[in-house]
Amino acid sequence: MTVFDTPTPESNPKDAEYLAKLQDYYAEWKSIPSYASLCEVFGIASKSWVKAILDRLGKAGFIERTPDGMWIPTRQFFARPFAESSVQAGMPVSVTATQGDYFVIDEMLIDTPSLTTMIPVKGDSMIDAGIHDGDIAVVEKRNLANVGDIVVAIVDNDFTLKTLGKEGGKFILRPANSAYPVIRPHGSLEIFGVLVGLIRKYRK
Amino acid sequence: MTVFDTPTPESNPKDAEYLAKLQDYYAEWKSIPSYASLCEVFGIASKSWVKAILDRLGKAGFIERTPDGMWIPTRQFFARPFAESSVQAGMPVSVTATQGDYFVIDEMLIDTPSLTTMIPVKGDSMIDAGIHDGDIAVVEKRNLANVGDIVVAIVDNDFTLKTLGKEGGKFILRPANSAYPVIRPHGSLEIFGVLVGLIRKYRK
DNA sequence: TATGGTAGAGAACGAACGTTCTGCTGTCAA
DNA sequence: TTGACAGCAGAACGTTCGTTCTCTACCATA
Repeated sequence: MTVFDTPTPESNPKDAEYLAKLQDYYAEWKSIPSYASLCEVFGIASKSWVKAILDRLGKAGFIERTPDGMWIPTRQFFARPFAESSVQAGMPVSVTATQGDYFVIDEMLIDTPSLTTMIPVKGDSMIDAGIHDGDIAVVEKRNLANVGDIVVAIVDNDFTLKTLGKEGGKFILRPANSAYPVIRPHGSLEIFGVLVGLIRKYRK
Repeated sequence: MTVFDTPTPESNPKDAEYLAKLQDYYAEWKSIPSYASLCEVFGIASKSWVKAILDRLGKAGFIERTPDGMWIPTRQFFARPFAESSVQAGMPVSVTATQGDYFVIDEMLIDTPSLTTMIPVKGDSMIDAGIHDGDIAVVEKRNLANVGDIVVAIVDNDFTLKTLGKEGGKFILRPANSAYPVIRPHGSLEIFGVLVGLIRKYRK
């Protein structure tokens, strides 16, 4: 069953091993070191062979070079594979074995680092929207939002996470939990940002 | 209101500017280049001054050096700030203005890249656990799990996401939706991995 | 007017780096 | 049994890198 295999350079099992070592190194150090250091990482003694390996990994699309010759990782380098028809959170169904798209972790967050902030959620007023206490809300800072968006609004100088709604020409903030009341701001409504993502960590 | 400001080297506004440039560069190239290249990035002409800047950023904890002298980013380099008492997904409460912990995006995923995979969730059998159709399950591949863990199990050669339970000495798979039946595997239960994280993207 | 700190410029130098080239194994098919 | 190729080792070399050191321009303060 190879559905979940990490993408590898085709037709070269050794290179896949070197790629894994490079990925693990990068995960720890967040950079690609010199050929001399890579000799240790790969467990070989020859700088020229390191270069040959990196050239092949480059050709396979896992790394590339900056204009001044430095090796840097590509999106494919960070990819984690998808099973196309995925986990069925219902009754089990067949999983097709073709690899689909890749999901790149930094896609969501690193794109606009200066506009993105992360905020831990407290309370359960949005629980019916699948947003739990302790979840991390990924928020893009901007003051425009559409009705139906989940927004971080500033109400009475405090932050709150709610769905933006409209009622009789006025904006309102709707919780996703019937135990909580709808917020009807007196005066104008200040939007801090819009929810663009959600992250949850389960204790290991 | 400065609750959400990006962390900066204290007492040096210029360094904060250089840090931002370095962060933007890193976001694009995923590496820290040579001093000569950093001259262009920073817009200055002197390598020695670049070194002085990096030394200060290093002292401030945003970058550090590998054993062989290479500059690499630290956790703080990637940090997005937190408001300490966070978004209240209930009634708004006061947000204290002190900066708390930082959340680093790749913390959850890049740690053990060779063991981690991401799987899109289909269906709503785990909806009471806040896991929706279309969410991305972050799964650590291993075949040991504890009762109570949410696991990706292989049942009849198919993958399914359920809570691991025990009933009369036998392992069972419990959905988080009363409309779905408990799965009682005949024979042994094969665990593919354990859910360690969840990612949801909202359409922009 | 003198002083001291900040923000850089620029040269010099040895060490490290990437590149290229040649050579050496083991393996496997012809 | 030969030869071809994959998988390295190791030396040589010119370039680039990081480091250190000296010097300068520009404030602000005393």
